[in-house]
Amino acid sequence: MIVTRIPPSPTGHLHIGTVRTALFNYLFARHHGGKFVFRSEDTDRTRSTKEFENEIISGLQALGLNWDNEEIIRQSERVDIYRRYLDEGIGKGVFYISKEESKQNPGETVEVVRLKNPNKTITFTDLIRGDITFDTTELGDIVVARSLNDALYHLTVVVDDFEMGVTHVLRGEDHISNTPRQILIQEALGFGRPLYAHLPLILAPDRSKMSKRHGAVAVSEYLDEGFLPAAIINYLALLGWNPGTDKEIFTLEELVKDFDISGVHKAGAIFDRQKFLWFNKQHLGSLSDEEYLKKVQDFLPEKVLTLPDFTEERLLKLLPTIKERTEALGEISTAAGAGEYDFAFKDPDVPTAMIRWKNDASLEVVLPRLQKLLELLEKTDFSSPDAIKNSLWDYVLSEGKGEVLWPFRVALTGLERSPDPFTVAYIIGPVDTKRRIKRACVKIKE
RNA sequence: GGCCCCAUCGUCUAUCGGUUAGGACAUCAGGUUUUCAUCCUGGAAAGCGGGGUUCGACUCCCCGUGGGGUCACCA
Repeated sequence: MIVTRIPPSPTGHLHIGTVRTALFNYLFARHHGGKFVFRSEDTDRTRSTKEFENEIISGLQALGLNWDNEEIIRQSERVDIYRRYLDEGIGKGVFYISKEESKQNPGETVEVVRLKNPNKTITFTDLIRGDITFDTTELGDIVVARSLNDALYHLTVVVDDFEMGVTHVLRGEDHISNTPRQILIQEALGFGRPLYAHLPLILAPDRSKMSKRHGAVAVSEYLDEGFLPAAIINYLALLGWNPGTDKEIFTLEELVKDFDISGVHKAGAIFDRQKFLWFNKQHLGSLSDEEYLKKVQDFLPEKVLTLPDFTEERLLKLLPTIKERTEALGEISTAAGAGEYDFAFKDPDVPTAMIRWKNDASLEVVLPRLQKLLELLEKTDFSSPDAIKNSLWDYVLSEGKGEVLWPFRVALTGLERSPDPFTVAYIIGPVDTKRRIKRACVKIKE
């Protein structure tokens, strides 16, 4: 049975790279019907916090990457276990206690535990890169514990993976050089060796490892910006993995079904926000109206909600318009905040000069056209933008599209750029449509 | 610097010895119902260099070059 794991260290926010590693471990385990385990690597008491651990746990769960262990495994709660292996190793002579000056607290003498390095060549097979060989001589006698009750990373990882029956270690490429050290410890303790697969790194635009200085790396930041969990999962999966087909939009379930480690790349991949946004828009597009409405409501600023003609019915009608203009939900806050959607909920303040179509010689020629529209609108079916268009279209064509449509649209929105007048008329309904046109007419006469 | 990993359009990638080197994002041009957005159509855009191996290399090997990772009593 295949067992994979995600062992984050709760010393920072949930990093996008952690999610990618978790995702691949999850996909690999699920695809093969195996187990996926979560483990909190909080041996560094000074840097680890409960808050970060909670954020990482809830973040991973929010993305749908659920693990099989019911209780959270914490290394801080396993000191007795590490102690046992430390004693055992010392007993066998593969570890030894070394009295030396503390590097943590200079001046103080401590008894650290070191591994007796056999100084050999180690070759391990990486599922993605093939055989990798290291000469461990240069590693020296690795410190495996600060003291018998204070085991360090390499020891805890090896012991935990062994105890948890981890069969496959999929982790970032930055761990390649840690592998020979961990193998040395495994061999010293007589453990078997799991299979390794080192994933390509997620890179910043300058091709270096993605980090805070390159912008957002915390998943929470992307969630706050209005990226959907499904889009995050989808984009991250395709950064460094390819299904072998042209298919790009995947749900987590589909990824589980199609995932194959042989499709994982060797080279690092640059995180491209543009493409990420595109993925997000695709997933946004597959949301139902009800789901999308809920999301929109989360991002709409208060000042829009309190506009005089605001109703949920109108918001519902405005949804398709918002949808086609939004890649990340946060843009809704920005756009709505800038008044781009005010036309749906309040009469606009129309700048008189804007009403004139660029091809028209004067403002006055617009007046009869708007009056004609008013007349046609009396017997117009407002049940859809298309219905409105159909009832006006003959007239529009006879008079000239821009000649009618531009003033029509400006009368309804007061905006240089906006959705088309049929859509706007549909959203605001017959009463407001006619009122706004009349108001424009009044302005022209002034 | 030592050690290790990597190398196809600007970016993500397909190709697993024989292709007009394909797709997607971005970009450019044109089109659709006026503006914006959407959508549609089309275009431009790539095998790091040098040696081999082979009838034939983007593909296999070697050497360069370039990029990256890592060198803790952090994980």
